[in-house]
Amino acid sequence: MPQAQQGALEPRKTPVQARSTVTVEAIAEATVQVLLSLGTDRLTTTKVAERAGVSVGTLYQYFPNKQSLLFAVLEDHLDKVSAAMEAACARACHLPLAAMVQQVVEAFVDAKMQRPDISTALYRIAAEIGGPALVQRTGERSRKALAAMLRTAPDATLQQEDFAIQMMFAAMAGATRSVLEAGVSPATLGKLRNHLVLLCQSYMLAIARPQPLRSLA
Amino acid sequence: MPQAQQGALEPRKTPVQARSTVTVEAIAEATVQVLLSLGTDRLTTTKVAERAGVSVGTLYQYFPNKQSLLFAVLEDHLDKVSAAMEAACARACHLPLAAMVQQVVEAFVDAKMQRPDISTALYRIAAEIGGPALVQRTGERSRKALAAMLRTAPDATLQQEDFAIQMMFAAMAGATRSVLEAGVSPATLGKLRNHLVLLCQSYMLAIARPQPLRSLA
Amino acid sequence: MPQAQQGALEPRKTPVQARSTVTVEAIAEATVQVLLSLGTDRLTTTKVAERAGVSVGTLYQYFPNKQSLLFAVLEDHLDKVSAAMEAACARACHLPLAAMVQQVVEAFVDAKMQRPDISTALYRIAAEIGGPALVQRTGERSRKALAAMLRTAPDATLQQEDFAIQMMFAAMAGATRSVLEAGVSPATLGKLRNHLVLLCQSYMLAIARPQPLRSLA
Amino acid sequence: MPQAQQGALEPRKTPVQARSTVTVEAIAEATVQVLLSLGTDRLTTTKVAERAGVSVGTLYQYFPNKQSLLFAVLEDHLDKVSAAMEAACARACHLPLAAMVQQVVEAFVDAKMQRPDISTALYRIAAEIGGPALVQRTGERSRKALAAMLRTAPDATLQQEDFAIQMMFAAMAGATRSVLEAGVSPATLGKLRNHLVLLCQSYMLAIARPQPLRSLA
DNA sequence: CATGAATGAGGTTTCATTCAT
DNA sequence: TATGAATGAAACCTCATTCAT
Repeated sequence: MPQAQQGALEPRKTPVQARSTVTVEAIAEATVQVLLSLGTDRLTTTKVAERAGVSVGTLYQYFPNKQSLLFAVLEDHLDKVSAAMEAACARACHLPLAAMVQQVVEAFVDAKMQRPDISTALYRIAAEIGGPALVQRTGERSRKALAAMLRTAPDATLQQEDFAIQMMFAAMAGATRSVLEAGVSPATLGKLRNHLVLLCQSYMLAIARPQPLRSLA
Repeated sequence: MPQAQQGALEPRKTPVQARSTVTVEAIAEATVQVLLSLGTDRLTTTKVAERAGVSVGTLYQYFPNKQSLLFAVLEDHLDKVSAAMEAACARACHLPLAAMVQQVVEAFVDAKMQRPDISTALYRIAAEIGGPALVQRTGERSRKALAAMLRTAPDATLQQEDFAIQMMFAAMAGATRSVLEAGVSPATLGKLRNHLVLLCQSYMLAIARPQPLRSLA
Repeated sequence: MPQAQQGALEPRKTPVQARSTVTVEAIAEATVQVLLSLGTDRLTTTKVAERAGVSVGTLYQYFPNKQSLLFAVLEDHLDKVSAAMEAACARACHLPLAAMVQQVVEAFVDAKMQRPDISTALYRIAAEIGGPALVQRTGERSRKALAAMLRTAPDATLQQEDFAIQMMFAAMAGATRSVLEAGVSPATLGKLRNHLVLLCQSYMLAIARPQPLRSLA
Repeated sequence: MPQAQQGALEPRKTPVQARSTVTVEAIAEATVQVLLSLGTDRLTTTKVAERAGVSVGTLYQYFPNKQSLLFAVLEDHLDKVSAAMEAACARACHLPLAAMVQQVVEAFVDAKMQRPDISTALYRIAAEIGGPALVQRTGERSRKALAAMLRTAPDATLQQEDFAIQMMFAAMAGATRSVLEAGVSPATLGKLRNHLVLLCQSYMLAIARPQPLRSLA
């Protein structure tokens, strides 16, 4: 993707007809497939189009450039995860802190594991193009939902709330990523879920109650 | 980097002479510079050579291909981090668990922050060139050192030790990455350090003592 | 326009209905607009159709290919200029030579300046799509009219008539083009008219009367 | 050449070694060849490189893009013509006006006819890219030289000098172009030279002596 | 050993044209 | 008849890598 970098990232044409929608989805799915089977640098627009069963020209009618294609796939995935997080936050309002955290962490892990292949594939491209920026931006949604939920906790008040949330989110995402990149076995997956819940709960409770755990203040 | 992928990753010639070492280091440093200023896809061997003040030909005398160049830089960085972790683990043996964790986490964060530019640059390439594999492999060193250290803790015994360590390591690395990619301010950095210590301590203590924190067992 | 070149240049369908005529004219006008705003190489059939308010398909119903579209616009313009020249020639018959030349030159300049935008736009495409050939062919009409007129001049007989006419025509067209491409200001325009008249008159009179002006015969 | 338009037009690398110079000249010559045999729109960088006996990569080492290639050839040609004009102007200083004009016009025609193929080929591209602008800019050189020369004429003073010179230049260039595009025969060529001299002389003398030739003042 | 000109496969993207609706 | 989605050949240009000097 040597030449892109500054191009528009927005889809060129919003598909309104049923046929078009199918085409766009086929292209997005093909992108993930190619990403997984060949890796980021060997992904070419031609190969994606082939795999999607359309011509390159068609691909370029919906995506102005290669970058926007990757971007769209990434955005879609992040949106789904964000939505799952928001739903979990809404459900968990007014529960005790530990229960809240459990709901949210499990929702996150489950959303990621819905399509572990996509998750893995996207880690490969997230670093490029608008990657980190988009991740930040989408993460913001989740963090807002988390904050709103946490303020309804009956049993605890957080200190340095904003940063703590960012921290928990980063730890959750980072740990999940690490496990996914190592290659998931269904067994590991269950453990990840449980431990991640534990990890986030401990951290949140530690923050909530100002009990100094650190030996060196 | 569409053509590499299968090439030898080992440096073509081990630099024994002083001159060569200087050259190799200049190339490695130039790689980081170019990575930071231009990004992954606009990094070319010619640009790296130019920035290093040598010709492309010379670059290819020390690195068999572009991939090996990136690989070497990544490996070097990971080695430094691993070494810092091992040293911290050695230093912290026999301390109470909380102190251990603090030592180790701070060592990790400090090692990463020694050259935040390199850390950031490398996140960009880690996904390519066998990145995750190398990260796993290098991480193994750290995890072994962690395990050895943790077994000397006077005040606690870990359950599911292996997985717990992997978990903590992943959370630590993931959170740090997240913060670095968001763009570090010195202020945030201090907070990151403190909170990461807290997060890892809470988790470890939770694992160590079989106190059920989870609301739904 | 790499693929055309050999295609039929005639409009695919002669517009007899009022609607069609309107459409064809809209397309022709749009062609000029796009030519002016985007330049030759960024003119695409799709853009022309868009600007004309029709679909590409419709455009292709009236013009068999891109070349014929440009060709038609060019031909139309040249026809208008030729017609203006012929009219002027008819009007100026039997006048003195200087007056003849004045009529004709002014008619030419005025015809060109009727739509300076079109003139300018067409210079850009004339070189492609059989341009020069068409220009020659259309010019022939003007040259014939000029010859017929000149033979009615009461006060002079031309030597090497054919070539002289070609010369005058070329000088007239060339000078006008040069001024148009430099960007016309209304002030310059007036000067151009006057000087061009003078230039052509002097030349014609010099040819007509065998007074040797050249120092080296 | 759909994508260029804004790119740098300067050669990418100035050839210093003998070998490189040969290469650059071969590419320039090949450009003219291809331009003549295939026309503007079927000229591709690949074909030029092939004809020059080098690879596309090599071509792009000396010319940053297709446009700059065409630009360079055009500029080179215009420079040669300008130089010939300047030399003629220098030679003709202090001669009578008619002799001056003869010298200059013949120098121009001869310069153009040195390589009529190049002249013809370039008319095809002059309209694109920086064409008209470059022509203006280079023409400026000639016009300055003409002005300096004309002021040394012992037998005449010009009125509206600047515009008159532009006019003569435009007529000269335009007429030559017209003849070249019609296809030159050696016979026509001689006639063109003589008539163009006559045309320019008559015009200049008409300007110089305020004798009103126009019937309608 | 170092240099950097040359190579050329291959990637991205455009756009004239068609044809099912 | 009009539409505009789809096509795919082909253009431009890059850049990892080599090798003669």
